[in-house]
Parts: sequence; structure tokens; C-alpha cells
Amino acid sequence: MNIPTKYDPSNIEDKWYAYWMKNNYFHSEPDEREAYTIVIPPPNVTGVLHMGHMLNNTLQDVLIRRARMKGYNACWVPGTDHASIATEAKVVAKLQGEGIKKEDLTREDFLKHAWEWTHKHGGIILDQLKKLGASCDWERTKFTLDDDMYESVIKVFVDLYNKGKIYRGFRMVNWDPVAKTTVSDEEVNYADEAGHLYYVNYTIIGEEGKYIQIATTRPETILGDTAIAVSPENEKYAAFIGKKALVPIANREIPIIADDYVDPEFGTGALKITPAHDPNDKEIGERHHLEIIDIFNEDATLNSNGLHYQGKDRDVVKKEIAEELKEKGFLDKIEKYNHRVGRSERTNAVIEPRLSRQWFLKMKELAQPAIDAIKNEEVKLIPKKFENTYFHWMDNVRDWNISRQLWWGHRIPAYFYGEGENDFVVAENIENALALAREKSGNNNLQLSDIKQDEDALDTWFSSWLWPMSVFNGILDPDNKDFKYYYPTNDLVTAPEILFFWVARMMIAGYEYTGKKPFENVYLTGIVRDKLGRKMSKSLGNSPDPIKMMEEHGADAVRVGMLLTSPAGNDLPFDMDLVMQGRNFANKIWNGFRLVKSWETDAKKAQPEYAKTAIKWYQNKFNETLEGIEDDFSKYRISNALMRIYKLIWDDYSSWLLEMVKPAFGEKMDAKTYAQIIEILENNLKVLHPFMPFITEEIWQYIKERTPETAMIISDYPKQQAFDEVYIAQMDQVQAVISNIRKVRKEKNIPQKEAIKLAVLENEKIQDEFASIIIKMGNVSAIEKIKEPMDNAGAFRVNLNEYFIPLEGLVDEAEELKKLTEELKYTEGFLKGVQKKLSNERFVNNAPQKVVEMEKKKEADALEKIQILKKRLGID
RNA sequence: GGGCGAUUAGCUCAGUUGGUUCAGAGCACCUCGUUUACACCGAGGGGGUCGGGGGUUCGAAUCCCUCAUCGCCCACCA
Repeated sequence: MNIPTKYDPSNIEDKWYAYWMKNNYFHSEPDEREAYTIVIPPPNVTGVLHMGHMLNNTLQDVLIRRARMKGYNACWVPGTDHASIATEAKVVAKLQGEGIKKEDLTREDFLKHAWEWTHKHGGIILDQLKKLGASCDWERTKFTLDDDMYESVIKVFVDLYNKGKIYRGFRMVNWDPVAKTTVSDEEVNYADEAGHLYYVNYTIIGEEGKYIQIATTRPETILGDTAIAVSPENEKYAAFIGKKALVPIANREIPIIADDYVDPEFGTGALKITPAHDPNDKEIGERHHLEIIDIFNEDATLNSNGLHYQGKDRDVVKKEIAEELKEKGFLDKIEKYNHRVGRSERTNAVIEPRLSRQWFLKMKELAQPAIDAIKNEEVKLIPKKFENTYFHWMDNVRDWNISRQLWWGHRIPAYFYGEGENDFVVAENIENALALAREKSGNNNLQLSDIKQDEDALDTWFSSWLWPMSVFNGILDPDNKDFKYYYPTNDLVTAPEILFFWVARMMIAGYEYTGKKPFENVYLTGIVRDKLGRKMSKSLGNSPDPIKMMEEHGADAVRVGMLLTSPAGNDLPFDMDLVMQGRNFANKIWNGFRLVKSWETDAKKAQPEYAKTAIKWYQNKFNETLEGIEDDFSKYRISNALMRIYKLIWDDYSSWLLEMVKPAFGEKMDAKTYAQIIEILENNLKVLHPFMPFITEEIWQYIKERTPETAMIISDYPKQQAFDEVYIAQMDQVQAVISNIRKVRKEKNIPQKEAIKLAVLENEKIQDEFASIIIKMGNVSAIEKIKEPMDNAGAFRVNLNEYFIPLEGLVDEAEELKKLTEELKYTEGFLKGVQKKLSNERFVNNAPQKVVEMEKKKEADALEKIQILKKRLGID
């Protein structure tokens, strides 16, 4: 067999993914084992894989593969999200490129285009995940617009409506009067712009000659005023509260109210309230049940409420109305004033806040179980620091605006049968709606053609909040086998940005519909950034192409690169160097395997002492590491766990164990050692498999016979066994001795090939058991025990043992003395510190016994060391 | 403006209830090395008054106060 010196993942990775698929290892069906379930955060159906997905899905795959190997029935449900806003925007843009306007299409035609688009681009991202090695149960792939998923959403809407949780109300939207459309918050750019503050007097009814002065940047909205608000703490206006004022020009009477929102220090301390045209005014209006007067048309010209300004643009009106106010004596003064103005990203038009009728879900009560769940740790957020943010948001949760003015999505199942505000019913389908409508209206002559479904679609999150339930059909058929088996799921891996949009809402829905949490642990990843700390984005062009990266360096290398510096909740400063580190690691593993593979065995040969010792040590070390990894995983310190196995394989296994047991050149290895090394290698691979699935599966085939029932991916994870810490510590000493020998070799230019002698002062405490290791690794011809320090030798001390390497003619005595003197000086200083501590009564009395004992041992050791050093220096 | 969090080696980060191994890891860096797995390597090495200041304590990277700087979320003030 000819194994290349460099590991080449390019063919290997696809080969094994195909093999795993062929043998259906990813698929899960309920059985007697305990389930371990993850539902994927569904990516946009037409999206492409970016670095954020890479991180997120690598983590999920690590968790699922580990669970699978640990004997759980592991199920990772993949799927995609219809992403109404993003997808509809893409389809609209695509149609526009073809000269087709959305307004010219019927809903049905538009949706046809949208489905075409979805089928063309949909699911690409899922295929890309396969390249990464994601072991999803592809047979369970779901799309949020699948029929059953759609039905679940509608069922939930109807149910919540019937429970009185869903209502129609008004919401301030960002209205672009040029494009005549709403734009999302993300599409509004705020900037400071120069403007004016107008001081206007409103006369008070019944108080002859008295007026209340307000300051406003928008005098044109005066015609929509329905109140004047002052701070309840503001004594200046206390007498006016409850009275009425007259709106200038319009000559309407409006109440003077008290509201905490008003800052008594700003402007005049009195605020005109225009609920139809300002988000804050709207809220104040709701608190005080104020009238709403909308004065604008779609293009921001004034409507009939604008009186004689009807038909004129808002900016024109601003100037003209200021003039009129001035003429009539209402305008006190105009000040220059800079304020923040929002402009539409698309048209640069000044955004007009506009009231729009929307569907809302009442959140306050629904949210309570989700708050409690985090409080009593039924659901854990990892890292914990997000809990504060979570509570802050949940405690102040607002009603959820669940309608979107889009076609691509779940159409709101509300059916209108008349023009009245309440002439609608909510039902799963139009037939039920008709029956309900007849009942509600009392009109039995209503026909299907008389009722019209709401045009709007639901917010995408209104479908994804059901995801952990609906992927198992838990909404439509809560008693089904799958749902009962897999739900609640175990871990959720997602980004903190959607903690509220998604995670919190899934919890809300979970408790509302099952009474159970949807998942146990929420692992929140960070944002993948570039080296300069910038968020990776298309527009910056700083995001590497993950597919290309995996093709060039292997998915294993990329996975390692992603995980190496990604503690939970921290941003991940991505650097290609990390992938290189992953690639180098793969190569290291590969070559370690090549070495083992190259050894020939001799069944008649007895196991040498050094091999026996080395293997005993490694097995202890392995179990110590395994314990650490278990601990890391229990705390979701995934990168730490990876670092442990990285160091175990690179340092302990490759640099130490393999070198320790390596047979001399031209010699064969004893069969027992070889068999043990193979077992060790296999266990290493198993622990590594969740992180680097491909290379481990590849190497495994050379050391085990492969049948469909025995693949690395479904092998048993090593069980952690007891280990001897003392034995590990003893080997640490041995390794320190070997390092010191190498150091002396380096200083004195003695090549490793040249055997040296080693002497150790008789008082040594290290067992002879380890001598064979020192002899082999240090290329020592013999270890001699001596009674007196040796001259003309390279000397070093490990703990309280002093070693000498005879170096006739190579030793600079003056240099040696200097080193010894320095060491003595340091140790004496150390001793002084320890003794000072121990002579402090308060320390001895207050510190725990264990700590005091430790200090005493330090003191004794230091004293002994000082004696040794002094002896060497000839001081007695 | 309100809330939350951070600041430890050149970089990215550990450091679990204050006390063994408390100043660590990986990468980067420096020196030497083509020795029979690997130069995508080996061996050895240097590097931090734990952001500044003050306090509590026998003892502080760890607890408290304060200042500075930086992030995130929310509201973005007539």
C-alpha cells in the first residue's frame, strides 16, 4: 500500500459522505434508545451558505455525531425557511428585470413565479451543508411552506384568534411617499438634518387670553392634533390639565392631558399630540384614548382633513402654514434646530410615519411561561450572559405585529364579508369561513363569492416559531409517534441576533401548545467577523467562499478552523490561518497513521519495558483528557474540547507516545504493543470523529474491517475510565528530564544520534520504571546513581532530583556557577515569601488547613533545594 | 439617553465558590535541525506589574468603588 505523505481530502470527503448516505446512518426512527434531537435553524430557502451557517452547522454536527456515537438515537432535522420578505424581494427584482411589475400580476401569477424561483434556487444551501459533512436526517427535510407546515400555521392562527389573543390594530409603519410603499426599519437611514423648531400658541378654552405654547418641528401636522400633553410633574401647566385648548386654524377643541412621556425641560414643556403621524404620539394617544386624525394622502399631500391645504405637499404646507400662523398671531418664534430625519434607502424620500391596519398577537400572558422557563433553568441559555438581555426584552414584550404586506407566505386566514371593521371571520378554510360568516352576519344568503380572504401574509417568524413542533407534525397530530419521541428537542444552536425573533417565540409557542419546553439548551454562537473585526458581508466582499475553502483545504480543516476560536456567545474573528491550522492537524494525524502503518510486528518478541510504561501512561492521559472533554461538553465549551483532543493527539500521542514505542531502525515491533497502539489510535479517532468526521472515517478503514454495521460514524464512543493522576504527574517529571537533556544537547551541540551518559544523585524519588523511557527518549547509554555532585557535567534539576550529563571539556564552570547562584538566589527569595506567610498568625489561623499544608510543603521543598544548591556551590 | 457585557502575552482566548499545579493555552515570534511518519515537521526558547487608580482581606486576575476605552441590545425625544 502506498500512502501519500500529504493528506489529500478532496476525493476522500465526497466518498465518505456518499457512503454514509448509502448506508442511511443519518436517518432516525423512534426506537427503545433515548432520543437526542436537534432541529436546524432553517436557512432561507434561496440563500447560499455563508460563514455564519458554517459555524452554526459545524457545531450542530459535532453535537449530533457525538450523541450518535454515545448511543443516543440522534436525529438532526434539516429544512428551509420561506423567508417572506427576502424571497419576495428577490422575486420582485427578478420580475422587474424582465419588465414585469408585481402590481400587474394577480396573486396567483405572482406566486407561480415565486415557486419557480424557489424550485430553481431552493435547497442549494442544503446541498452545500452536505459538503460540510452535516449528518442531517435528509428524509425529514422540511420547508416552512410545505402543505402540512402551512396547515399547522393556519391552525395556530385560528386557535389563537379564537382564544382572543389575535386582534386587528394600528401600527406605525415607515411610509415612503415617493415609492408609495412601506419600508422596513432596516431600510430607513437616519441622519441629523438642519430644521426648525416652531413655537406655537394654543389658546385655552374658558381662560380668556391665556394660551399654552408648544414647540414642534412639524407645524404641518397641526391639523391632525388631537391633544396637548404636559408632564404631570410640571407645575407650570398643572392648572391646565383637564382643560381644553383650541387648535389654531382648524379651530378644533382638544384636551390638555398629562403624560410621563413629556420632558418638562425640552422646548416649552408642552407637546402637541398627533397620533396619526408620530409613533410616540400614537402610543400616548392609545393611553388616553385620543381621536386619530390622518391628514395625509399616500403621496404625502394633505387630504380633506387638511382643510384649505388639501392637495398640497407636506413641505409646501409646512412653509405656508407657518405663514398663516404668523399672520394670525399664533406663531411666537422659529428657532433653528437640528434633528434626526429618516430617509428611505430606496428613494431618499423623508419617511412619513403612517398608521396601518395590521394583525397583532397579544404577548404579555403568552410570554410568561417562557420567562419562567429561563428563570427556573428549565431551559438554559449558553452562555448565561444572554439571560439578562432576554429578561429585559421579555419583561417589556410588545404585542407582535404578525401581518406583512406580502404575498409570499402563509396567507392570513381571515375572511371579510362586508365593509364594516368587524365584518370578518377567521377560519381554516373558506368553507368554514362561509359558515361562520353566515352565522356572524345572520345573513344566510352569503355565498363563497361574497367573502374575500385577507390579502396579507403572516410574518415568517409566525411559522418558524412552531418549527420544533411542526417538523414532527406536532401541531396537527400531537399524539403521533415521532412527536412524542423526539419532542422536546435537546439542543438548539443559533445566533444571539434572533434570540427574540425566534428562540423566545419558539418557547412561547412550545409552552402554549405542548405545555413543554421546545428544547433544553440554547447554544448561542457569535458573529463571524473578518480579521479586522468587521462583520462578514457580501457588500464588503470580505467573506470567503466556504465551498471553495472546503474544496481547497477539506471540510475537516475548515470545521477545525471554525471551532478553534469560537467560545459560545463570542464573536469569531475568522482567519484563514485557522483553517491552515486545521489542515496541518489533519496532515499530522495522517502521518501519525502512516508511521503506525509502517511498523512490522514480530509475534515472538516480548513487550519492552519502555513500551509497557509508555502505553500505561498514555492510557491514563487519555482518560484524563476524556474526562476534560466530557466536562467541556457539559458546559458547551466546544472549542476547548477540540483543543484538548488536538493537544492529546499532537503532543501526547504523536510527540511522546509514538516516539516512546517506536522500534529501533530496522527492527520489528512486538505484537502486543502494536495491538495496543492500534486500539489507542482507534480511540483517538473516535473522540476526534465529531470534529473531523472525514479523515477519521478514512483512517478507520485501514485499522478495522468495514461492514455496513461497523463504520466510524456509528462506532461506540470510548467510555471514560479511572486514571492515575500520580502516574501522569510522574511522567511529567520524566518528560521534564528528557527536555532538559535535549536542552543540554542543544547548548553543547551534542547531536541526538550521539548517546550520552546520565547520572542522578542518589536521593532520587522517581521509580526505576521510567528509566527505560529516559534512556530511549534521551538516547542515554546508561543512568548512573551517584552520591556526590559531579564536576565537568551539564547539570539540571527537576523537582528535588539533580541530574548530570558528563561533558568532559565542554563545560564552562563559571557559567554553571552563575546559573546555580541565580537559582539559589531565586529559591531563597521564594522561601522568604513562604516563611513570611507562615509566620503570619492570621494566615495560619484563617486560611484553610489545605492551603497552610501546601505552604509548609513549599517551605520544606525550598529548604531542601537550597541545601542541594549550596552543596553544589560548595557553601555549607 | 436606558440596559447588559467586556478589558489577561503580538493575535484569539482559558482562568469555574478569592488560596496547590495562578499567571496559562493555541497561533504568531526567535534559535537550532533535512534524525529511518510528517518542513502542512521536530527540538529548544523569549514574551504579560491581568486597562488606570483606590478599597475590602492574612491573601485579589478573581469581591467592592471610581475613571478610561471598546462592544452588544433597546429607545432614538417634540
